Amino acid sequence: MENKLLTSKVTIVEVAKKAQVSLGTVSRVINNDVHVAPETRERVSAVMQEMQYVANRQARGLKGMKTNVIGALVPDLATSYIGGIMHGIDTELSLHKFDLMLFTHHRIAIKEASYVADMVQGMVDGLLLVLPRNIADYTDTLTRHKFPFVVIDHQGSGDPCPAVGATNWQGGYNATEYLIKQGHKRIGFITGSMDLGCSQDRLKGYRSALRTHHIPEMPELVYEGDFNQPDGYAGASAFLELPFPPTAIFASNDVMAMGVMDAVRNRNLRIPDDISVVGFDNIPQSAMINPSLTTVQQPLEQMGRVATQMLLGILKNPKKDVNRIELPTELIIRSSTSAPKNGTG
Amino acid sequence: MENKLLTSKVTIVEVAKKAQVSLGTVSRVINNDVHVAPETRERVSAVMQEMQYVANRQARGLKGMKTNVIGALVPDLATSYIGGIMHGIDTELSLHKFDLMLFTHHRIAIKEASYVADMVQGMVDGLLLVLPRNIADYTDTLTRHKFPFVVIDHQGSGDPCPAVGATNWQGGYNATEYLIKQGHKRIGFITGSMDLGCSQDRLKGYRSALRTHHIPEMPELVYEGDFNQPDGYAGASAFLELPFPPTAIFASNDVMAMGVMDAVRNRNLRIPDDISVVGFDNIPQSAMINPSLTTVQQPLEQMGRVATQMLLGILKNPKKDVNRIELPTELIIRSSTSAPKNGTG
DNA sequence: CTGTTAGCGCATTCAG
DNA sequence: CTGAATGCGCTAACAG
Repeated sequence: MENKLLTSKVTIVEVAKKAQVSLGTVSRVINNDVHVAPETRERVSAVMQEMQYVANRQARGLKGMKTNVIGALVPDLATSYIGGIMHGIDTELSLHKFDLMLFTHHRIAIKEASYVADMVQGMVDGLLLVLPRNIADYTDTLTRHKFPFVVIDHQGSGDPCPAVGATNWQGGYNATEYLIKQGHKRIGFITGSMDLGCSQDRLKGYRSALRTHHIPEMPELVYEGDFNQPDGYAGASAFLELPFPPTAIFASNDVMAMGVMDAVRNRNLRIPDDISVVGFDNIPQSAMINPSLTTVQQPLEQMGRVATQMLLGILKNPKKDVNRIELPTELIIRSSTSAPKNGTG
Repeated sequence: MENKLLTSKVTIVEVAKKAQVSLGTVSRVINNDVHVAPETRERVSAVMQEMQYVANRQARGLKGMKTNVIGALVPDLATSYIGGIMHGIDTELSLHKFDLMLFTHHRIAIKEASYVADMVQGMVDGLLLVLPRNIADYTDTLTRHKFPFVVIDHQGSGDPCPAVGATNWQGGYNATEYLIKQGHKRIGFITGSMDLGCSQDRLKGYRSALRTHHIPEMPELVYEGDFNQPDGYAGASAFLELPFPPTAIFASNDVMAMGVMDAVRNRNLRIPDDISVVGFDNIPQSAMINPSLTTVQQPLEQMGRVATQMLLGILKNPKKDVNRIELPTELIIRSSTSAPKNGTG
């Protein structure tokens, strides 16, 4: 009653009537059933076209069919980091005529463990978990309910599950090693949120590189950040207060690296002459700022695409259990890094 | 058959059975119908809780009810511009327990005029059109189908329809006037995509300010861009080739302003001493770059929120036809602008 | 106040 | 190859 405003619906029945067939037949041509005379199929198709018939997805979903919608659970939408991943997801989805339903963490992380699966009841065929924080909450329920899902960018510390991530460890290692090879010996590191696997891995990569090159790790040269610009600023400021400040600072993401740059400049130090700065992510802005930022590129869009492909694959063939895929990161060398020019290094 | 993997469904019937009532009663407590004995309601609620019952939205939707999902049609997801708007939408939506379905232009802009309405058939209660290009295509059909929608950031040149935008004209005017008052007389302007209402309005604002202050408009000082960084670079380069180059450049968005800055620097000119630069949007990076960018802030998140509120309002009360709302832009003065220091101005 | 019933639009047997 | 009948889970109208 209240929805006189819904689009005037042309149902399978009306098509059937107009095409002089039963609704069963119409259903068959819709679903490309073989058992339809070519001539009949032709006629029905024509009528569907003419009447602008569109299948009602609710009804179809009710029958336990696929909805052709997949859900994505993301932390937020404000960062270009998520944007990159989403773009990949969207691209791949549209290739396969799937639609996207978006959920943000803040709404559901409340406490209900099984809420995800429930909420998603019949609404979506599968779920893409982007950068989940308390991953076990979801994966347990999801696995138990046998609900198809793929995790993006989270190194599961729990049970193995379908996931795609990036080689964060390698990225951290490579960037650090690059700095070392440039001649840096005191390298400050600003972490991301340590509850995220990727943050931990980047830190581990940093440490490994140090170890490999026989550089002792200084606790005062590791600052715990939270991926936000102020953390970068604060971390760099702390480093620069040190009796022996680092000659290079490696921030766990580009946004924090921007904060680092600010802090460095505010002390009238030059980049890279006095301090080299490295970021992580390769967000578009890192190429645009001055000096342009040396950083570790994450294949964000590709991660989105690959994860989507995996999920679609699982949907098609639930038995074949795929596992974790790691996409390579790549060190992008720009102009925020150089050999240390002052003797302190 | 293929979906043994769907979450094990506990239906209204099972709850009814366990609670020793009819399914009708269960439906009533779900929908907060008054005609239920408190004691009964209690018991049924308990059982629902215990069984982790969750309403099947498909079935509910089938009955022509609200789905509690609204759709957003966006051009893409990669820009922080869209991110800002989406954030507002999402925030407001979650306040009202609505979910979000996301569609991107590229998938549907193809050609089918009524595809939007059709696709959306029963899937969503309403539609948010973010920055639509060929707006008439949608609004016509949508209006004809009486499908609730709100347009975000598009000054309709066609029929009036519910919309929220920003005061682009005013923003263009204010920024230009600010430059004029700083002493600039030759001000280059780089437009956005001219098929977008906001781009046209910004240009008009620029022109009006010029006219108000009796500065003749030079055709060679208006460069048509497309909101991408290379356009800013190209536009600025063109300006700087001029016999009498401008002393200030106003780009229709921040991203192009970054391009402008690059071009200026590449000619060894200083910002703002030689050339002042102004952008539009106030994306996060504009505060982070060096020099920080003077720009016109758009209330992106608020636009998302207000539009969502409007849509939800329309959903509740279809008759009251709301109209266009314009949210104010604001000039943010930073360090990329100053009075012209060279005599050429 | 509560139980019963009729569809919503569609896929899917089962008969022809 | 096609038509008729059944039910997915739920709401709403109708009887008690």
